[in-house]
Amino acid sequence: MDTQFKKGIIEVCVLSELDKEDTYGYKLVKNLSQTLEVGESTIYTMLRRLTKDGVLDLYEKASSDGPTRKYYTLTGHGKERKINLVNEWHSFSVKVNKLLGGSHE
Amino acid sequence: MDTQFKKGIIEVCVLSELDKEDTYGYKLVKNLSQTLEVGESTIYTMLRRLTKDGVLDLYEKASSDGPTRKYYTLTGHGKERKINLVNEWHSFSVKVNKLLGGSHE
DNA sequence: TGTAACTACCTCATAATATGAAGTAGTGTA
DNA sequence: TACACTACTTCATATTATGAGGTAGTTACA
Repeated sequence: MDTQFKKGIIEVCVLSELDKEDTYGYKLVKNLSQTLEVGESTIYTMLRRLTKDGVLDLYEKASSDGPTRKYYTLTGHGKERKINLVNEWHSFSVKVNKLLGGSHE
Repeated sequence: MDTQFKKGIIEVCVLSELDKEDTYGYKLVKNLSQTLEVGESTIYTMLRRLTKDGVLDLYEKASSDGPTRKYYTLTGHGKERKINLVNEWHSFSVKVNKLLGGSHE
């Protein structure tokens, strides 16, 4: 399991969203923040980090609703990483459930 | 969802183990480190923090296999916290799976 | 014209904390 | 004596989630 995984669950979700379609930070914030209770800055910070790490690429696109948007897209490396992280998430959650399941709830 | 939750999955597992029976750090390390890939220092640090926070109590007990062991037990506050965190874990993992499920894997 | 609301992104400072490395000690065994 | 295992600790570091606050473009409306 990736060392950063426990903190990286948000990352899996971001990558998974971007695997469905290219999108921009503000929309990711809207989509993910309610479900995962993540703040704006967390998402934007992550997008910049992932771009710097070669997981994401970005391009700008004007919007009629407001300022120009920065669209993010998965690089090859990013797609690979997304697949790996999703797999890790699955096995991780199974392990945790197994551990918790043994408890007398 | 608890703010620290994403980093706190290890904590749920520790609390869950201690809910089954009082035990000591070294044994928790042995039990959890393989499954969750956590280091010694992470567990020990966490046990001290949780004790300081009133989630755990501890008592010492001599061992014939080595140095005296520090046994940890859940306080009332700890049992409450354990129940809450387990519930949060369940709803959290459901949410994540729902998000990831929409992806074309 | 002004202003409020929404869209869209950014900077900065901070608090947590997971983790590795390395150390101290007790016990058993070859 | 030397090693291996048990058991816990200290310390320094890197990562990062998050909040607060700021900049700007667009639309609606009075």
